[in-house]
Amino acid sequence: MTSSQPKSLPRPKKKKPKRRGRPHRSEGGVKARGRLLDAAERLFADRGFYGVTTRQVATMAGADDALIYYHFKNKWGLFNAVFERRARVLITARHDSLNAYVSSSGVKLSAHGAIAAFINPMIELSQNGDLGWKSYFALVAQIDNTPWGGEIIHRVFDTSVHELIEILQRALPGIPKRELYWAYNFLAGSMMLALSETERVDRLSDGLCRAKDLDEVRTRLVNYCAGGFLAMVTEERLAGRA
Amino acid sequence: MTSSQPKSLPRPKKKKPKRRGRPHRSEGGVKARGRLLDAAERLFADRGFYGVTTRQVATMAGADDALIYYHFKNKWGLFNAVFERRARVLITARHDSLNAYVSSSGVKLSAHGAIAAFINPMIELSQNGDLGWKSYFALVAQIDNTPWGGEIIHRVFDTSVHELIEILQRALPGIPKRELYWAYNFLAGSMMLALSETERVDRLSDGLCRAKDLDEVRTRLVNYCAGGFLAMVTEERLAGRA
DNA sequence: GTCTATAACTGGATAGAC
DNA sequence: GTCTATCCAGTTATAGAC
Repeated sequence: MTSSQPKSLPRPKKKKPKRRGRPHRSEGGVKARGRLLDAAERLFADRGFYGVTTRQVATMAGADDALIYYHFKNKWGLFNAVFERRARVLITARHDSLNAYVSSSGVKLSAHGAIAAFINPMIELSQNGDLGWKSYFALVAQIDNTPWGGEIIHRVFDTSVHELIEILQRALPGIPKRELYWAYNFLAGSMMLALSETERVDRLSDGLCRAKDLDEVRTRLVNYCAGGFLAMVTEERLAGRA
Repeated sequence: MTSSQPKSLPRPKKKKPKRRGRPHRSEGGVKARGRLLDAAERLFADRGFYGVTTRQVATMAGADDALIYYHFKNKWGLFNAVFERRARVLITARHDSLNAYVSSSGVKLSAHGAIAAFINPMIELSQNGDLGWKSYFALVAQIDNTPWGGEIIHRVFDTSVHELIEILQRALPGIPKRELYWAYNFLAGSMMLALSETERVDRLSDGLCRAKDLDEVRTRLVNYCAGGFLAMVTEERLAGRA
């Protein structure tokens, strides 16, 4: 719009030679593309999409800025790539865990068992997977509480959630599906806050609880959520009696 | 660092006269400061701190950019002012609600009642307060799931949460305090996701549930959370028996 | 208290050499 | 696939007129 300036000025001066060092071909066998994803994952988890610049990502990755645009087209492309990279692994792990639970328990399914089978793979990945998983969960938690995040969460995770809902419906046959969706939504809020390992609970409890102790979290979270689901069954039975 | 360029170029050209119109003295009786807070609240809720520019805030407020720096010192000052403005009201409403519950129910306190007294004021404000409350809750939900948000949430809300914990401890005398902190943390995750009115559950349930229907949310959320707390009591009793 | 103007710098993105 | 050099719109923030 305000393009009233001369297009081609005759280059004012010589620039300084910038950084001189070995070209970061591949570092520890990992290529620039992977390093960029790792760096972006960490930074996006810390400060969100808008709080991170492509230059910060490139710097942390020890790669050149321009490589982001070569590999991922633009900043959103990078973000989506980060988001989807681990989703496959997580969804597969969940699917296997739910299947194993169903076939092991035969006909007598419980809400507690189904919820444990759904949540445990995430805890497991956070505890025993590479460190990137912690950033990843923090990122998902952050995006999940965003008005614009619904789109990408829906696209990536909802089919996986429906597997849980199916099993819960068999475990709690009296309860309408919409009650299960509501309860799942509450579960999702608790689960993502717990997995993000925000140290809210540490400060609140003055150190009595430590958010990073996932062994403490696992049993409590599953118990709490199962109790929540069962409370909705009770409520449904009471309402149905009227 | 790269300040090797000439310091004072001789101003290239005349600038265009920008916007010409009535000076937005006060609009509907509200002064610029308040309009800036309202606009910032909405925009920060939509896109987070880094996703919003001071210019966007000023434009939406119909005020001048420079007023932000006059009234709030800088962008973070604006953010904190937004965050703290409604906190007083909310904390007072909660305090009154909890007190009313305790004095009305005499000695027989219940987890269900305490949780309802804690959550209801927020639902009430979201339904019957001015529209800014919806933005505000969406903003708090977003900040709560952020690594850097713990600081401000702690400063603003934790004393209020301790009031709830006190009552819960009287309602559930058998349960150690740290279990209450864990359970509250799960409650907080569900509550903030519900109040942010993200339409996650709408898509997941294909329209069966509507996040914006807070009448549906209120009873279910309270039931669910109360069920979760009671499940932790049960678990505690079982563990104590070993 | 509000507006104009501008300083000083950073943002995402691209062209083209190697 | 990777790096250099650059574009330029847009960023926070300030000085000073009104």
